[in-house]
Amino acid sequence: MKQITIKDVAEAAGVSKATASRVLSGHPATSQEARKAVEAAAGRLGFRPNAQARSLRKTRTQTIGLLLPDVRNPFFGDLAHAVEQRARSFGYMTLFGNANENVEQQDEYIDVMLSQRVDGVIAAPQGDGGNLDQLLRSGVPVVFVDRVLDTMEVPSVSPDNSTGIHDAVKHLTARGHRRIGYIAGPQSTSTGRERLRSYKEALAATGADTDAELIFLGDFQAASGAEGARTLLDLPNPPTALLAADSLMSIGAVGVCNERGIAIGADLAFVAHDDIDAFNLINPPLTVIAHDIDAMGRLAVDMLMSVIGGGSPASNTIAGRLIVRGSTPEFEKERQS
Amino acid sequence: MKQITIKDVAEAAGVSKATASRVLSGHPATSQEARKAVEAAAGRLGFRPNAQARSLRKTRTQTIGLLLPDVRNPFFGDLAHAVEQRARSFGYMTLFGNANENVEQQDEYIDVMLSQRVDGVIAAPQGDGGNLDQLLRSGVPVVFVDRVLDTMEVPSVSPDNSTGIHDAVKHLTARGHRRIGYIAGPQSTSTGRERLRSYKEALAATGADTDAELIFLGDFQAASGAEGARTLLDLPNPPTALLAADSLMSIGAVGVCNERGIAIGADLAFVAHDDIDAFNLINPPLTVIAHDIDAMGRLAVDMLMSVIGGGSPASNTIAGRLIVRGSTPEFEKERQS
DNA sequence: CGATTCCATGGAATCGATTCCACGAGTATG
DNA sequence: CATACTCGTGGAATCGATTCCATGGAATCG
Repeated sequence: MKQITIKDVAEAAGVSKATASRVLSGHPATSQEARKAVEAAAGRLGFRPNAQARSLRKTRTQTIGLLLPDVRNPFFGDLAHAVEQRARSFGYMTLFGNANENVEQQDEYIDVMLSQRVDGVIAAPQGDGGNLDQLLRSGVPVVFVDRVLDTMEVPSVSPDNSTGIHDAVKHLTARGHRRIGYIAGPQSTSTGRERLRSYKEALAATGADTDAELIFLGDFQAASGAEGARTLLDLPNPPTALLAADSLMSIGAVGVCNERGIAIGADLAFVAHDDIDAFNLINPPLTVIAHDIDAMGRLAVDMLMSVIGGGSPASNTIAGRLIVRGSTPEFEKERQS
Repeated sequence: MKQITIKDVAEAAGVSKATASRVLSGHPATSQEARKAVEAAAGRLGFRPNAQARSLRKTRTQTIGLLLPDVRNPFFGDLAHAVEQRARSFGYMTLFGNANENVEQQDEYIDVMLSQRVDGVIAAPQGDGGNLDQLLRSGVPVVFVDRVLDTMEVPSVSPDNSTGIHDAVKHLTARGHRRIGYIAGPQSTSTGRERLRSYKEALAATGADTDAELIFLGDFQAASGAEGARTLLDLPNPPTALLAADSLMSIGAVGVCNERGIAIGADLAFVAHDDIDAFNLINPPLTVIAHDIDAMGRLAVDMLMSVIGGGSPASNTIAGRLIVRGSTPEFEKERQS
């Protein structure tokens, strides 16, 4: 199957390659007839410009890279969707890289993206060093999303990891909870670290119990949420409320409660992160700390466009807010005695 | 920021561009010294070959396109992950295109993928005609996944849309259900059509009620699942069991039951499609019709590699099996009276 | 020992689109 | 009426890597 090139179009239209190119890329200096002839020929032949050749000559590829830890995580799925739609509206393609929560795969994708000469990268980075350094030193515009690296000065859009958690802890203590278990995210990510810090601060501020055993360190995956729930519920003096640092771990933790016949909203209060569709499944509905994921994605793209255009946008945080639902009722003191 | 090219590497190593290229692409006819010098220079300079230039000269891009209706659908999220990981193992990048359940966006992405000269495309197509025709006529290897188009002769890997549904209906009737509501997928997709047909066949085979009003046509999105549940439950003679054609519509439908205080597994039997993680949230656990999504993704990639290699693999179906859990208990006849 | 093969190598062509430059025709200006 | 200017156009250079082809030196064979 021979690909048709601009040369074929030019010949069919009876003009030169240069003129054909000018018509097809909307250059103003073209005559009415040339335009008509070339457009007709291109349509008739089904001409489709070779993006490789074009990108080689121009230095732009109209492509951005999006580097995420895992698309199967609903949070990142939604984020990917938001980024992709926004990028599309700017005429950019999105090249997804799924690091699979794995630094080596992340390095590999950074490599590919640099080779593909993407015009910019939006990344939720994990670890530091490796090819991440090279990416930043390469001069390719980069915006971090959801997670940041303290060691690197890069514009970012990240969730507010403080307000929501403070509000959640305040809410729980106001309802009589003193033992609030926390299923934390990995401490190798800024989001994991900040949320854990906020939880500790909030405990201190409200006077709730601060035993170290109330904290379980997970990895943002469902299995670790399940393990966390088991560990915390098996404590000699178990928590009466659980707070989980992301949606997948919440899914795992709720699954364990279901297995054990622990009724969320009655036997145990539960606060999750992220207000994802799937939480519709649970009854009573979950109290969550929600961030506007769509806004995060859009903002990340807008900032990247600004960087590509030579700007240096300031970093942003996306507000987190507590949405109180049925999973965090009043705690009945008498259960303890 | 000047990009370093193979010319720079060649000069630094004291050899010609041709030799440098040979060393870097592992051509056998290279001397020990040349190899050492070039590799050292490439490493020192941090050389990263320009993928555009390479693809232009070779005719291969080592990239496949993956065209899906919506990554936010857990089914397609899992599928995307499976495809991407498998493609990676063959040394291929995956270019995602999110059609957003929208034929125009699908057309746009087909356009981009053809321009990018992807080596092959894996697609879950919607509608027919449009650029889909052009894609197939272009000679680019294509494999359909999850959905097929009858009008087009293309290797595909699709779920078995019959066995699981027959088993589910048999299971429900055996437990005393005669009125089984069905929330169908869009009839513009083969999966939607086949599952509806299987449902009708199964009703006929088991002697369950076959009122047309027991069928609600949804669109594979959560909102339509909710609407379907409302419509069916509001019937004068409502179903005692619900069957939904995908996971998102199940999420929507279950949400409505929760709102209305209808206890799934007690007041209403429920069978969902796809055994996704998020279903852990619900208690009692859902009876589902499950397909091995990972296997589907892997197989699609393997078949595409075969087509790229000049083969013409036969189409495959992935078995669907009923996994019985707590959401489909015995139906208590006396409730009806 | 002369003829042939083999191998590493560099120069040049190549992939397909864009763009610089030069040119001629037509129009406006002094 | 001559000069300057604009405008559409085609030829040729260009982007960066790969690959064909020719070359010279070393190795092999009769």
